[in-house]
Amino acid sequence: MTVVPLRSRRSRTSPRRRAPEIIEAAARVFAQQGFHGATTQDIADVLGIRQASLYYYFPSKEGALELVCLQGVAGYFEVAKAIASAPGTAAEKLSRLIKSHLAPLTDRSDFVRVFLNERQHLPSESRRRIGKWSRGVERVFEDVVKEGVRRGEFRADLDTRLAVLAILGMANAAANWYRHEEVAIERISGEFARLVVDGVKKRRKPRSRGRRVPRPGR
Amino acid sequence: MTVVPLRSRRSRTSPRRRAPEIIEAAARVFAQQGFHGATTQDIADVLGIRQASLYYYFPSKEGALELVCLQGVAGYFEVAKAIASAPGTAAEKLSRLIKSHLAPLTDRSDFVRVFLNERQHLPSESRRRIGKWSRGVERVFEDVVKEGVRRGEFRADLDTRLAVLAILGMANAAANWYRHEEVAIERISGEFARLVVDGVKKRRKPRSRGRRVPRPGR
DNA sequence: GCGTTTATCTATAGCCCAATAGGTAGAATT
DNA sequence: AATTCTACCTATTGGGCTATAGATAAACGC
Repeated sequence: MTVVPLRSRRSRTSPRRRAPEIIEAAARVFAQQGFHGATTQDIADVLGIRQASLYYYFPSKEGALELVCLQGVAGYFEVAKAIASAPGTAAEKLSRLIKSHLAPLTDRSDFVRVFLNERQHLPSESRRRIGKWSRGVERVFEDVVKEGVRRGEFRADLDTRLAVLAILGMANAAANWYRHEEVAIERISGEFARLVVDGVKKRRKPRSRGRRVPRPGR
Repeated sequence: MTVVPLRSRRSRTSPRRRAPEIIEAAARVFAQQGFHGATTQDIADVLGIRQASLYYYFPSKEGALELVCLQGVAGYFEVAKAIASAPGTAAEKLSRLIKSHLAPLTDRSDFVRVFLNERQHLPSESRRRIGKWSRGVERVFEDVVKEGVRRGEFRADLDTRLAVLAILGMANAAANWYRHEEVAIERISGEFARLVVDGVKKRRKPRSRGRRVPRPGR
Protein backbone atom coordinates (compact mmCIF):
# COMPACT_ATOMS: atom_id res chain seq x y z
CA MET A 1 0.00 0.00 0.00
CA THR A 2 2.32 2.64 1.22
CA VAL A 3 4.74 3.61 -1.44
CA VAL A 4 8.23 2.58 -0.50
CA PRO A 5 10.71 5.19 -1.73
CA LEU A 6 13.02 3.54 -4.21
CA ARG A 7 15.65 6.21 -3.68
CA SER A 8 18.04 3.95 -1.91
CA ARG A 9 17.87 1.35 -4.63
CA ARG A 10 18.72 3.54 -7.60
CA SER A 11 21.60 5.82 -8.48
CA ARG A 12 24.72 4.01 -7.43
CA THR A 13 26.67 7.15 -8.11
CA SER A 14 25.98 9.20 -5.01
CA PRO A 15 24.84 12.76 -5.49
CA ARG A 16 26.97 15.80 -4.78
CA ARG A 17 30.09 14.20 -6.14
CA ARG A 18 32.00 17.49 -6.08
CA ALA A 19 31.24 18.09 -2.42
CA PRO A 20 34.84 17.48 -1.28
CA GLU A 21 36.11 19.94 -3.84
CA ILE A 22 33.57 22.55 -2.76
CA ILE A 23 34.46 22.17 0.92
CA GLU A 24 38.12 22.40 0.10
CA ALA A 25 37.54 25.68 -1.70
CA ALA A 26 35.65 26.95 1.33
CA ALA A 27 38.53 25.89 3.57
CA ARG A 28 41.01 27.74 1.42
CA VAL A 29 38.99 30.95 1.37
CA PHE A 30 38.13 30.83 5.07
CA ALA A 31 41.77 30.17 5.93
CA GLN A 32 42.97 33.12 3.90
CA GLN A 33 40.35 35.72 4.69
CA GLY A 34 38.72 34.53 7.87
CA PHE A 35 35.11 33.42 8.12
CA HIS A 36 33.55 36.87 8.25
CA GLY A 37 36.08 38.33 5.86
CA ALA A 38 35.18 35.77 3.23
CA THR A 39 32.06 35.90 1.09
CA THR A 40 30.29 33.02 -0.55
CA GLN A 41 31.07 34.82 -3.80
CA ASP A 42 34.77 34.38 -3.08
CA ILE A 43 34.29 30.64 -2.69
CA ALA A 44 32.29 30.44 -5.89
CA ASP A 45 35.01 32.36 -7.73
CA VAL A 46 37.60 29.79 -6.73
CA LEU A 47 35.41 27.05 -8.16
CA GLY A 48 34.28 28.95 -11.24
CA ILE A 49 30.61 28.58 -10.46
CA ARG A 50 27.85 30.99 -9.41
CA GLN A 51 27.44 32.07 -5.82
CA ALA A 52 23.96 30.62 -5.50
CA SER A 53 25.11 27.23 -6.76
CA LEU A 54 27.04 26.66 -3.57
CA TYR A 55 23.78 26.19 -1.72
CA TYR A 56 23.34 22.92 -3.52
CA TYR A 57 26.31 21.69 -1.47
CA PHE A 58 25.85 23.30 1.92
CA PRO A 59 22.81 24.71 3.72
CA SER A 60 24.42 27.96 4.86
CA LYS A 61 27.74 29.70 5.20
CA GLU A 62 27.90 28.63 8.82
CA GLY A 63 27.15 25.08 7.76
CA ALA A 64 30.13 25.21 5.43
CA LEU A 65 32.30 26.41 8.29
CA GLU A 66 31.18 23.51 10.39
CA LEU A 67 32.02 21.01 7.67
CA VAL A 68 35.47 22.52 7.27
CA CYS A 69 36.14 22.50 11.01
CA LEU A 70 35.09 18.88 11.38
CA GLN A 71 37.37 17.81 8.57
CA GLY A 72 40.17 19.75 10.20
CA VAL A 73 40.27 17.43 13.17
CA ALA A 74 38.72 14.23 11.88
CA GLY A 75 40.27 11.14 13.35
CA TYR A 76 42.85 12.96 15.39
CA PHE A 77 41.42 12.28 18.82
CA GLU A 78 41.53 8.52 18.29
CA VAL A 79 45.15 8.67 17.21
CA ALA A 80 46.08 10.72 20.26
CA LYS A 81 44.37 8.34 22.63
CA ALA A 82 46.10 5.38 21.00
CA ILE A 83 49.48 7.03 21.46
CA ALA A 84 48.78 7.81 25.09
CA SER A 85 47.83 4.26 25.95
CA ALA A 86 50.59 2.59 23.97
CA PRO A 87 53.78 1.53 25.73
CA GLY A 88 56.77 3.84 25.97
CA THR A 89 58.26 6.50 28.18
CA ALA A 90 56.33 9.70 28.75
CA ALA A 91 58.93 11.58 26.70
CA GLU A 92 58.44 9.22 23.80
CA LYS A 93 54.69 9.50 23.99
CA LEU A 94 54.84 13.26 24.20
CA SER A 95 57.06 13.38 21.13
CA ARG A 96 54.66 11.16 19.23
CA LEU A 97 51.71 13.28 20.32
CA ILE A 98 53.40 16.42 19.04
CA LYS A 99 54.27 14.77 15.77
CA SER A 100 50.77 13.45 15.18
CA HIS A 101 49.41 16.86 16.15
CA LEU A 102 51.38 18.54 13.39
CA ALA A 103 51.03 15.81 10.79
CA PRO A 104 47.71 17.04 9.31
CA LEU A 105 49.47 20.23 8.23
CA THR A 106 51.06 18.42 5.31
CA ASP A 107 47.86 17.81 3.44
CA ARG A 108 45.12 19.68 5.26
CA SER A 109 46.64 22.89 6.51
CA ASP A 110 43.70 25.03 5.40
CA PHE A 111 41.27 22.87 7.33
CA VAL A 112 43.44 22.96 10.42
CA ARG A 113 43.89 26.70 10.26
CA VAL A 114 40.18 27.25 9.91
CA PHE A 115 39.52 24.99 12.84
CA LEU A 116 42.03 26.84 15.00
CA ASN A 117 41.20 30.40 14.01
CA GLU A 118 37.55 30.40 13.01
CA ARG A 119 35.83 27.84 15.17
CA GLN A 120 34.80 30.60 17.54
CA HIS A 121 32.39 31.80 14.86
CA LEU A 122 30.46 28.55 14.72
CA PRO A 123 26.87 28.64 15.93
CA SER A 124 26.82 28.01 19.65
CA GLU A 125 25.72 24.40 19.59
CA SER A 126 28.44 23.06 17.35
CA ARG A 127 30.91 25.38 19.01
CA ARG A 128 30.25 23.77 22.34
CA ARG A 129 30.49 20.32 20.82
CA ILE A 130 33.86 21.14 19.30
CA GLY A 131 35.04 22.83 22.48
CA LYS A 132 34.45 19.55 24.27
CA TRP A 133 36.59 17.82 21.70
CA SER A 134 39.40 20.33 22.25
CA ARG A 135 39.36 19.82 25.97
CA GLY A 136 39.56 16.09 25.34
CA VAL A 137 42.76 16.53 23.40
CA GLU A 138 44.22 18.75 26.10
CA ARG A 139 43.32 16.06 28.58
CA VAL A 140 45.24 13.40 26.66
CA PHE A 141 48.32 15.62 26.62
CA GLU A 142 48.01 16.45 30.27
CA ASP A 143 47.61 12.82 31.28
CA VAL A 144 50.86 11.98 29.53
CA VAL A 145 52.66 14.88 31.15
CA LYS A 146 51.31 13.92 34.56
CA GLU A 147 52.41 10.37 33.96
CA GLY A 148 55.91 11.66 33.24
CA VAL A 149 55.97 13.57 36.50
CA ARG A 150 54.57 10.64 38.45
CA ARG A 151 57.21 8.31 37.09
CA GLY A 152 60.00 10.72 37.97
CA GLU A 153 60.80 11.22 34.34
CA PHE A 154 59.73 14.86 34.24
CA ARG A 155 60.43 17.64 36.72
CA ALA A 156 58.34 17.39 39.84
CA ASP A 157 57.79 21.13 40.01
CA LEU A 158 56.20 21.21 36.55
CA ASP A 159 52.83 22.93 36.28
CA THR A 160 51.28 20.31 34.04
CA ARG A 161 48.38 22.47 32.94
CA LEU A 162 50.61 25.32 31.86
CA ALA A 163 53.02 22.92 30.19
CA VAL A 164 50.23 21.51 28.06
CA LEU A 165 48.98 24.95 27.10
CA ALA A 166 52.51 25.90 26.15
CA ILE A 167 52.99 22.79 24.02
CA LEU A 168 49.69 23.16 22.22
CA GLY A 169 50.25 26.86 21.68
CA MET A 170 53.60 26.17 20.15
CA ALA A 171 52.28 23.44 17.91
CA ASN A 172 49.14 25.26 16.84
CA ALA A 173 51.09 28.37 15.99
CA ALA A 174 52.90 26.37 13.35
CA ALA A 175 49.65 26.17 11.40
CA ASN A 176 49.82 29.90 10.91
CA TRP A 177 53.33 30.18 9.54
CA TYR A 178 53.84 26.81 7.92
CA ARG A 179 53.79 26.84 4.14
CA HIS A 180 54.40 23.45 2.63
CA GLU A 181 57.12 24.58 0.27
CA GLU A 182 59.75 25.21 2.88
CA VAL A 183 60.58 22.80 5.66
CA ALA A 184 59.14 19.34 6.08
CA ILE A 185 56.66 18.89 8.88
CA GLU A 186 58.63 15.97 10.26
CA ARG A 187 61.59 18.25 10.75
CA ILE A 188 59.51 20.85 12.57
CA SER A 189 57.73 18.42 14.83
CA GLY A 190 60.97 16.65 15.64
CA GLU A 191 62.59 19.91 16.65
CA PHE A 192 59.56 20.95 18.68
CA ALA A 193 59.39 17.65 20.50
CA ARG A 194 63.05 17.87 21.37
CA LEU A 195 62.60 21.42 22.59
CA VAL A 196 59.74 20.51 24.88
CA VAL A 197 61.54 17.56 26.37
CA ASP A 198 65.05 18.95 26.67
CA GLY A 199 64.74 22.72 26.38
CA VAL A 200 67.34 24.85 24.67
CA LYS A 201 69.98 24.39 27.31
CA LYS A 202 72.92 22.16 26.80
CA ARG A 203 72.90 19.22 29.15
CA ARG A 204 76.00 18.70 31.17
CA LYS A 205 77.84 15.56 30.13
CA PRO A 206 75.21 13.48 28.43
CA ARG A 207 76.90 10.26 29.43
CA SER A 208 75.04 7.45 27.71
CA ARG A 209 73.80 8.95 24.46
CA GLY A 210 71.78 5.95 23.27
CA ARG A 211 69.52 4.94 26.12
CA ARG A 212 66.77 7.31 27.20
CA VAL A 213 64.69 5.04 29.43
CA PRO A 214 64.54 6.59 32.86
CA ARG A 215 64.80 4.82 36.12
CA PRO A 216 61.25 3.81 37.02
CA GLY A 217 59.53 4.76 40.26
CA ARG A 218 59.78 8.07 42.03
CA MET B 1 49.26 89.95 6.39
CA THR B 2 48.42 86.31 6.24
CA VAL B 3 46.04 85.35 8.93
CA VAL B 4 47.78 83.25 11.53
CA PRO B 5 45.38 80.64 12.86
CA LEU B 6 44.99 81.12 16.56
CA ARG B 7 43.89 77.51 16.95
CA SER B 8 47.05 76.42 18.65
CA ARG B 9 46.83 79.20 21.19
CA ARG B 10 43.39 78.55 22.57
CA SER B 11 41.65 75.58 24.11
CA ARG B 12 44.17 74.07 26.46
CA THR B 13 41.85 71.14 26.86
CA SER B 14 42.72 69.06 23.82
CA PRO B 15 39.90 67.82 21.68
CA ARG B 16 38.72 64.22 21.54
CA ARG B 17 39.26 63.66 25.21
CA ARG B 18 37.39 60.36 25.15
CA ALA B 19 39.54 58.94 22.36
CA PRO B 20 41.32 56.42 24.61
CA GLU B 21 37.99 55.16 25.88
CA ILE B 22 36.65 54.82 22.35
CA ILE B 23 39.70 52.89 21.16
CA GLU B 24 39.51 50.63 24.15
CA ALA B 25 35.92 49.80 23.33
CA ALA B 26 36.96 49.02 19.77
CA ALA B 27 39.73 46.78 21.07
CA ARG B 28 37.31 44.89 23.26
CA VAL B 29 34.82 44.33 20.48
CA PHE B 30 37.44 43.42 17.88
CA ALA B 31 39.06 41.00 20.33
CA GLN B 32 35.80 39.27 21.06
CA GLN B 33 34.22 39.11 17.63
CA GLY B 34 37.07 39.58 15.21
CA PHE B 35 37.44 42.59 12.95
CA HIS B 36 34.98 41.49 10.27
CA GLY B 37 32.66 39.89 12.79
CA ALA B 38 32.35 43.17 14.66
CA THR B 39 30.23 46.11 13.52
CA THR B 40 30.70 49.73 14.34
CA GLN B 41 27.26 49.49 15.91
CA ASP B 42 28.65 46.96 18.39
CA ILE B 43 31.36 49.39 19.41
CA ALA B 44 28.87 52.21 19.79
CA ASP B 45 26.65 49.99 21.94
CA VAL B 46 29.51 49.38 24.37
CA LEU B 47 29.96 53.13 24.72
CA GLY B 48 26.29 54.01 24.78
CA ILE B 49 26.54 56.41 21.86
CA ARG B 50 25.27 56.36 18.27
CA GLN B 51 27.10 54.48 15.57
CA ALA B 52 27.78 57.56 13.49
CA SER B 53 29.33 59.38 16.45
CA LEU B 54 32.32 57.07 16.34
CA TYR B 55 33.49 58.76 13.16
CA TYR B 56 34.32 61.80 15.21
CA TYR B 57 37.10 59.69 16.76
CA PHE B 58 38.39 57.58 13.91
CA PRO B 59 38.26 58.01 10.13
CA SER B 60 37.14 54.48 9.29
CA LYS B 61 36.71 51.04 10.78
CA GLU B 62 40.08 50.04 9.37
CA GLY B 63 41.60 53.15 10.91
CA ALA B 64 40.28 52.05 14.28
CA LEU B 65 41.86 48.65 13.77
CA GLU B 66 45.17 50.28 13.05
CA LEU B 67 45.01 52.38 16.21
CA VAL B 68 44.22 49.30 18.28
CA CYS B 69 47.04 47.29 16.72
CA LEU B 70 49.59 50.04 17.29
CA GLN B 71 48.62 50.34 20.95
CA GLY B 72 48.91 46.57 21.25
CA VAL B 73 52.64 46.66 20.67
CA ALA B 74 53.63 50.20 21.62
CA GLY B 75 57.01 50.39 23.25
CA TYR B 76 57.63 46.69 23.24
CA PHE B 77 60.36 46.61 20.62
CA GLU B 78 62.52 49.01 22.59
CA VAL B 79 62.18 46.96 25.74
CA ALA B 80 63.15 43.80 23.88
CA LYS B 81 66.23 45.39 22.36
CA ALA B 82 67.29 46.71 25.75
CA ILE B 83 67.02 43.25 27.26
CA ALA B 84 69.02 41.70 24.44
CA SER B 85 71.89 44.13 24.79
CA ALA B 86 71.98 44.12 28.58
CA PRO B 87 74.45 41.88 30.39
CA GLY B 88 73.53 38.36 31.45
CA THR B 89 73.54 34.81 30.19
CA ALA B 90 71.52 33.92 27.13
CA ALA B 91 69.17 31.91 29.31
CA GLU B 92 68.57 34.89 31.55
CA LYS B 93 67.95 37.16 28.59
CA LEU B 94 65.60 34.68 27.00
CA SER B 95 63.65 34.43 30.22
CA ARG B 96 63.40 38.19 30.46
CA LEU B 97 62.32 38.44 26.84
CA ILE B 98 59.54 35.94 27.43
CA LYS B 99 58.42 37.76 30.55
CA SER B 100 58.35 41.14 28.89
CA HIS B 101 56.55 39.59 25.93
CA LEU B 102 53.72 38.42 28.14
CA ALA B 103 53.63 41.41 30.46
CA PRO B 104 51.23 43.51 28.34
CA LEU B 105 48.55 40.87 28.86
CA THR B 106 47.91 42.12 32.36
CA ASP B 107 46.50 45.44 31.34
CA ARG B 108 46.12 45.41 27.56
CA SER B 109 45.11 41.88 26.62
CA ASP B 110 42.43 43.04 24.20
CA PHE B 111 44.91 45.16 22.29
CA VAL B 112 47.42 42.34 22.14
CA ARG B 113 44.85 39.83 20.98
CA VAL B 114 43.67 42.15 18.24
CA PHE B 115 47.22 42.72 17.13
CA LEU B 116 47.91 39.00 16.99
CA ASN B 117 44.68 37.82 15.42
CA GLU B 118 43.39 40.70 13.32
CA ARG B 119 46.44 42.51 11.98
CA GLN B 120 46.11 40.50 8.77
CA HIS B 121 43.00 42.52 7.99
CA LEU B 122 44.79 45.86 8.03
CA PRO B 123 45.08 47.71 4.73
CA SER B 124 48.17 46.56 2.93
CA GLU B 125 50.39 49.51 3.70
CA SER B 126 50.09 49.44 7.46
CA ARG B 127 50.10 45.67 7.36
CA ARG B 128 53.49 45.66 5.75
CA ARG B 129 54.76 48.24 8.21
CA ILE B 130 53.62 46.14 11.13
CA GLY B 131 54.96 42.96 9.53
CA LYS B 132 58.37 44.56 9.53
CA TRP B 133 58.00 45.28 13.20
CA SER B 134 57.13 41.64 13.88
CA ARG B 135 60.15 40.39 12.05
CA GLY B 136 62.26 42.78 14.11
CA VAL B 137 61.02 41.19 17.30
CA GLU B 138 61.70 37.71 15.95
CA ARG B 139 65.18 38.91 15.10
CA VAL B 140 65.87 40.03 18.66
CA PHE B 141 64.79 36.65 19.97
CA GLU B 142 66.84 34.79 17.41
CA ASP B 143 69.95 36.82 18.11
CA VAL B 144 69.74 35.89 21.76
CA VAL B 145 69.23 32.23 20.97
CA LYS B 146 72.15 32.28 18.54
CA GLU B 147 74.28 33.94 21.17
CA GLY B 148 73.39 31.12 23.54
CA VAL B 149 74.48 28.54 20.99
CA ARG B 150 77.65 30.42 20.17
CA ARG B 151 78.64 30.64 23.82
CA GLY B 152 78.07 26.93 24.32
CA GLU B 153 75.22 27.64 26.66
CA PHE B 154 72.53 26.18 24.42
CA ARG B 155 72.57 22.98 22.40
CA ALA B 156 74.69 23.22 19.28
CA ASP B 157 72.19 21.24 17.22
CA LEU B 158 69.41 23.72 17.92
CA ASP B 159 67.55 25.08 14.88
CA THR B 160 67.46 28.65 16.10
CA ARG B 161 64.77 29.77 13.68
CA LEU B 162 62.40 26.99 14.67
CA ALA B 163 63.18 27.53 18.32
CA VAL B 164 62.17 31.16 18.06
CA LEU B 165 58.97 30.33 16.23
CA ALA B 166 58.18 27.78 18.91
CA ILE B 167 58.79 30.24 21.72
CA LEU B 168 56.75 33.00 20.16
CA GLY B 169 53.95 30.60 19.29
CA MET B 170 53.81 29.43 22.85
CA ALA B 171 53.83 32.92 24.26
CA ASN B 172 51.36 34.39 21.81
CA ALA B 173 48.94 31.55 22.36
CA ALA B 174 48.64 32.66 25.95
CA ALA B 175 46.90 35.79 24.75
CA ASN B 176 44.04 33.64 23.55
CA TRP B 177 43.38 31.69 26.71
CA TYR B 178 44.56 34.07 29.41
CA ARG B 179 41.81 35.66 31.44
CA HIS B 180 43.10 37.92 34.13
CA GLU B 181 41.02 36.42 36.90
CA GLU B 182 42.89 33.16 37.12
CA VAL B 183 46.65 32.91 37.20
CA ALA B 184 49.05 35.80 37.41
CA ILE B 185 51.01 36.56 34.28
CA GLU B 186 54.27 36.42 36.19
CA ARG B 187 53.52 32.84 37.09
CA ILE B 188 52.80 31.89 33.51
CA SER B 189 55.79 33.59 32.01
CA GLY B 190 58.06 32.14 34.67
CA GLU B 191 56.84 28.66 33.91
CA PHE B 192 57.16 29.20 30.17
CA ALA B 193 60.68 30.54 30.46
CA ARG B 194 61.70 27.57 32.54
CA LEU B 195 60.11 25.19 30.05
CA VAL B 196 61.96 26.72 27.12
CA VAL B 197 65.31 26.67 28.88
CA ASP B 198 65.11 23.33 30.65
CA GLY B 199 62.30 21.38 28.99
CA VAL B 200 60.03 19.06 30.91
CA LYS B 201 62.65 16.44 31.57
CA LYS B 202 64.22 16.04 34.95
CA ARG B 203 67.89 16.88 34.98
CA ARG B 204 70.22 14.34 36.39
CA LYS B 205 71.92 15.49 39.57
CA PRO B 206 71.83 19.25 39.36
CA ARG B 207 74.99 19.64 41.39
CA SER B 208 75.49 23.35 42.09
CA ARG B 209 72.00 24.80 42.34
CA GLY B 210 73.00 28.45 42.76
CA ARG B 211 75.31 29.36 39.96
CA ARG B 212 74.03 29.35 36.41
CA VAL B 213 76.80 31.23 34.60
CA PRO B 214 78.19 28.99 31.92
CA ARG B 215 81.77 28.59 30.95
CA PRO B 216 82.40 31.30 28.40
CA GLY B 217 83.54 30.61 24.86
CA ARG B 218 83.49 27.29 23.10
C1' DG C 1 27.06 88.02 26.41
C1' DC C 2 28.79 86.22 21.95
C1' DG C 3 31.27 83.71 18.71
C1' DT C 4 33.61 79.28 18.50
C1' DT C 5 34.65 74.65 19.40
C1' DT C 6 33.41 70.08 20.98
C1' DA C 7 30.78 66.16 21.09
C1' DT C 8 27.16 64.33 20.07
C1' DC C 9 22.65 63.53 17.33
C1' DT C 10 19.26 62.26 13.14
C1' DA C 11 18.73 60.72 8.67
C1' DT C 12 20.09 58.52 4.79
C1' DA C 13 22.80 57.11 0.71
C1' DG C 14 24.75 53.36 -1.40
C1' DC C 15 26.75 48.93 -1.15
C1' DC C 16 27.30 44.28 -0.39
C1' DC C 17 25.86 39.98 0.98
C1' DA C 18 23.37 35.60 2.33
C1' DA C 19 19.79 33.05 1.01
C1' DT C 20 15.50 31.71 -1.69
C1' DA C 21 12.65 30.63 -5.79
C1' DG C 22 12.24 28.69 -9.77
C1' DG C 23 14.09 27.21 -14.21
C1' DT C 24 16.84 23.96 -17.35
C1' DA C 25 20.11 21.01 -19.92
C1' DG C 26 21.92 16.77 -19.89
C1' DA C 27 22.92 12.34 -17.70
C1' DA C 28 21.14 8.24 -15.59
C1' DT C 29 17.57 5.01 -14.77
C1' DT C 30 13.72 2.11 -15.98
C1' DA D 1 11.18 6.71 -24.96
C1' DA D 2 9.70 8.48 -20.85
C1' DT D 3 10.88 9.75 -16.37
C1' DT D 4 13.68 11.16 -12.79
C1' DC D 5 17.71 13.12 -10.91
C1' DT D 6 21.89 15.97 -10.85
C1' DA D 7 24.19 20.06 -11.03
C1' DC D 8 24.07 23.89 -12.16
C1' DC D 9 21.84 28.65 -13.75
C1' DT D 10 19.22 33.52 -13.45
C1' DA D 11 16.92 36.75 -10.88
C1' DT D 12 15.72 38.76 -6.82
C1' DT D 13 14.54 39.82 -1.98
C1' DG D 14 15.56 41.73 2.15
C1' DG D 15 18.53 43.00 5.52
C1' DG D 16 22.65 44.93 7.42
C1' DC D 17 26.61 47.71 7.20
C1' DT D 18 29.94 51.68 6.54
C1' DA D 19 30.28 56.22 5.87
C1' DT D 20 28.62 61.03 4.90
C1' DA D 21 25.86 65.31 5.56
C1' DG D 22 24.04 68.40 8.26
C1' DA D 23 21.91 69.93 12.69
C1' DT D 24 22.34 71.09 17.60
C1' DA D 25 23.18 71.69 22.47
C1' DA D 26 26.40 72.47 25.79
C1' DA D 27 30.94 74.13 27.12
C1' DC D 28 34.54 77.26 26.46
C1' DG D 29 37.15 81.54 25.84
C1' DC D 30 37.16 86.48 25.60
